[in-house]
Amino acid sequence: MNQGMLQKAIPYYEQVQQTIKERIFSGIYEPGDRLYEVQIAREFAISRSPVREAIRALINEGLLIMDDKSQISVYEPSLKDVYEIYECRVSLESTAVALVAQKADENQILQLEKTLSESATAIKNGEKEEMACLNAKFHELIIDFSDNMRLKKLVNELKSLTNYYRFLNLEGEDRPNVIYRGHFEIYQAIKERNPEKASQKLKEHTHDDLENLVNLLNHKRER
Amino acid sequence: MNQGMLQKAIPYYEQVQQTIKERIFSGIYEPGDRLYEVQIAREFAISRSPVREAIRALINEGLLIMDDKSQISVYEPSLKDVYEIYECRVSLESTAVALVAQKADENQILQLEKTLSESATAIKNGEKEEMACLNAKFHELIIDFSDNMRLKKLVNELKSLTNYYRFLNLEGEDRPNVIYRGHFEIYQAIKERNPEKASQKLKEHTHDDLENLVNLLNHKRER
DNA sequence: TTTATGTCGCCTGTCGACAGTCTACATGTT
DNA sequence: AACATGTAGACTGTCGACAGGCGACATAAA
Repeated sequence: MNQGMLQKAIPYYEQVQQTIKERIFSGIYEPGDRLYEVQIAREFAISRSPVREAIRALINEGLLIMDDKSQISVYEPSLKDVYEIYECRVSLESTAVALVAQKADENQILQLEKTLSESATAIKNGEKEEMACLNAKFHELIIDFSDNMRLKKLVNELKSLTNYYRFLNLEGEDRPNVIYRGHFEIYQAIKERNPEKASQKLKEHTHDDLENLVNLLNHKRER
Repeated sequence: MNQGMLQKAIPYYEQVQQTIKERIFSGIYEPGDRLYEVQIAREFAISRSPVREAIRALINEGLLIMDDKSQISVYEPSLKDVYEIYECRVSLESTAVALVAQKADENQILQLEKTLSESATAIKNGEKEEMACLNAKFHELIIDFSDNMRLKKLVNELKSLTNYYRFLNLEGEDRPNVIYRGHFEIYQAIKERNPEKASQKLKEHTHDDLENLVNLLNHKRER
């Protein structure tokens, strides 16, 4: 590997950014937790500059927020935020799927099919981890095939903001099958080269997800 | 004003970020121009830290880009980029206008109407500056009325990326009237409370804009 | 003239330091 | 006890300094 080329050293600020992001996703840092430049700098035994830079980048991504007193904490989406984020995601993803229905090649459609059938297997075997992974892959493939880098970046950023709730997606009434059917309908519409239908099905499917999530959140709050 | 409250001093990094952004929009910095931390720091007689922070923020917004050698330059969208950006914008704005058609109140619809009629006057009087301003306001009102902060932020960022070409929007065959008609149709659909139609009309309208822009860019390139 | 090597200056990544602000706690006052 | 004042510590915003990488130019070698 590397073809004789040397890699540029990964600067601290990038490594720190990545690490903090992983900690947020993995739950080491939870929504609302405060973060301190000095503390993180001490932990990694580096100066504040690269840490500060990493934090600023994550603020711009929306994963961290800064209040009016410059205090940094992990983003905790309000219910309104969740709705807003989903609205944006549905908008962009439905556009993506319409594009895919127009211009996907046979190979790409096969990849979608393969992911779907693997999903079916995972459901049969009750493999939760695998199911979540394959569902995510289905969405990712669609975004990839839309061949719009900017759209991909936007969707990924939006997704990362509700990442904290991703476990909940498979919780709820018969979710695995509901999700599978949703994806299958989308796949069919793509195969039929019907952009409007694909778009519509994706909207319905994502709307299911949102409704399920909000239900679970309300339940949680009541308890 | 200020209700006896003091404003927090605006930190350098924010002022610099704003200033650089304005310089990009106003053409003082042109696409492709290289920027240097030290040079800007010297100019404002401050240290590199806040300048660096401002630059990083603008990189995250997409207005500046950093190559593999950490060289900073003003973003210069390729044709492919322009298409990608427009696809994202159409997606989000059409979602916004659908939302507006559903939930705008009478007052908001009146504001749209007022902007439109002012547009008509500006066209009659041939006031180019005013026309551009009112057209922008029409779009902005729609985004505002959609009541989705995140969507608003995303659209604004996308717009800023093609800001360099904004002058061109009024150039071309009978553009002022074409634009006005497009906006009017969108307004009608909103007033009819017809989200699908509003969404569709906005897509057509923005597609006109894109086509016009691409035509002009190709013309320019040929010359 | 062309190619290789050395040197210089510019620019970014990182560091440690200082100043100003805010919080929390402590001390003093009524 | 309630309130005002003082003080210490913790953080952020900013600064100036250094080192390492890269390109440009110059000089030496072929």
